[in-house]
Amino acid sequence: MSDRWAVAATDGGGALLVPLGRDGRPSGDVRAEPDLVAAVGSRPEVGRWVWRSTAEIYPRLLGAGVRVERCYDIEDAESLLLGHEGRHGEPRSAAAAWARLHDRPVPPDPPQRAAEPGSQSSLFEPQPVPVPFEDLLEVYADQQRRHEAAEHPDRMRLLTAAESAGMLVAAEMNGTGLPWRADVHRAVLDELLGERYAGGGDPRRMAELTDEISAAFGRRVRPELPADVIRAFAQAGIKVKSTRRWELAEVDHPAVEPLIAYKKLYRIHTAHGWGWLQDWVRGGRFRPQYLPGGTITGRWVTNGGGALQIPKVIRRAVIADDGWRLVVADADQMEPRVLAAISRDPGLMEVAGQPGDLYKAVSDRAFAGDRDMAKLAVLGAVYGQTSGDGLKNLAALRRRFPRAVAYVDDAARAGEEMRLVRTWLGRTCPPAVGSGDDGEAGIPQDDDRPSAAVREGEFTPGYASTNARARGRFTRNFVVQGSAADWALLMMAALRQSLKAAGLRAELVFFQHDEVIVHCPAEEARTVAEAIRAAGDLAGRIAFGETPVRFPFTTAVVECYADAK
DNA sequence: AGTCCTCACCGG
DNA sequence: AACTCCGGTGAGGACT
Repeated sequence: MSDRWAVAATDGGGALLVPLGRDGRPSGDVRAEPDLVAAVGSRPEVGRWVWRSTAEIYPRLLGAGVRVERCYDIEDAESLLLGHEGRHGEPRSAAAAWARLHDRPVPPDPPQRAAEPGSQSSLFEPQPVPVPFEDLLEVYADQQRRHEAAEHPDRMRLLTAAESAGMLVAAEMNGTGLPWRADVHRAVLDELLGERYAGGGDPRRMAELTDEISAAFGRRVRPELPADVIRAFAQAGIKVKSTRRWELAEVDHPAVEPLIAYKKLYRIHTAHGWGWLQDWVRGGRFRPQYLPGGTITGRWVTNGGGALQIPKVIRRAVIADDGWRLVVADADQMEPRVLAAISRDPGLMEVAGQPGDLYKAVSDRAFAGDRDMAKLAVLGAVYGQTSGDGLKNLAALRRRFPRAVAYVDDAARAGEEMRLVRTWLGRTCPPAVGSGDDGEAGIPQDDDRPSAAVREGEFTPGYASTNARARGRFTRNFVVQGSAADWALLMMAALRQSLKAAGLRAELVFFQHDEVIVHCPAEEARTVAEAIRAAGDLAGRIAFGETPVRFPFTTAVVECYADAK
């Protein structure tokens, strides 16, 4: 009996299946069965299902009430392995992987489809490039070999397994949905924005603010158009470079206050207003389409719905069902803790192994008890702050925590020199490639055009180019944020397993970088909170091995999300 | 009509 | 005091 099976869907709802041996190759005959759901559902003893794409197959199983224990997503693994091998741009489909194995022409990946609001299908799935089952099995076996060639094979196996688990979590959360009270949301909108007029246009409160702004300028101004606002200020004799809130706040003019108020409402109106509610909330649930590993650092994104940017005021609409609760858990200072674990800086590990406020402990050691300064210094080190007080604080940080600062400095230098940079588990940041517009989004490129800073005369001769330094900031942050995403992925996988093993009715309903929400009957809340704490600990041990660093959570048991903080 | 870009905000 | 790192979102406007 094998505990690992490969499966592929066939036309008409059927399936091809085969047990796999330890070497990743089939250990029995391929069998064809007429019903995919029955084929998987009748084999609960299978420990891990190997398939081309979770997005393709798992929503169908979930729809029929079949959950699986673990899986291995071949195309997701292909993407991670290609990255690790420094081949980020190559097509990641299983068909492409097979073609590369056989020196055949490699088919390009299809473009991704746009999100369909409220869709029950979990992950947005590009049109698959068809691949025969035998070819798929060959690709899988070869991927096992490629794991062995990784810089740290054990970590690389952990990474692909964890992200596959993330795919399961994402699909299941999409099926479950985040409890969302449309009536409460509408009440919030009415209260903040005012009623809508039958004829369309801005709601009442926004229209009133537009009138106030126009009165202050003495002419009609459209506050949602930055160019119009800048013009209006210029006519009033005030030069502003932009209409960003922090810049306007410095200006002494009667239009400033209503302008800032308008911006806040405009944002809610356009991004989380009545239209959003109409599009994204069905049957009391909000179903964002999560995509694990959707960013270069491994953080998740959602495709539509803006689930990772829900404004605080709108969180009032997230309310548990009757008799149920939301367990909202936030990892405490995840980034400096992760930096301690990956750099093995003795001082920072000691600080991150103590209970209590990490920034306070850092400030006691290096900043004479000034917590704000300590926090700024730590974040500056992680974000690559290059000016102001940050530099002075960074020097103090370097004296007390030399290995931690050296770790991010090394990552920055590697980025500037176009070398590959990896997270702890082996997710790899691409070096900037090419010179046109075909590079990875977010990676500063070297190109022939001078950057804005260069044109403005800020270029520093004798030092790395502006773009190289931008890459350095990127990779400096990448090793910390990405390793934090590694940890979070393992934490979610562990939590999913333990909730299931405990036989609870609790369900994971939300995940946002360092925060998780579980929806559960009130009487399960204490057990769930403990499960979250244990999952964080376990993830720390699995990811980083023996380390004194702890990963505690701040946990709240609430009926309404807005009450969690 | 569709695509791409900028702006400014939201969240971590 | 300044707006550093990672993203998504819509509106408006310039362009093809």
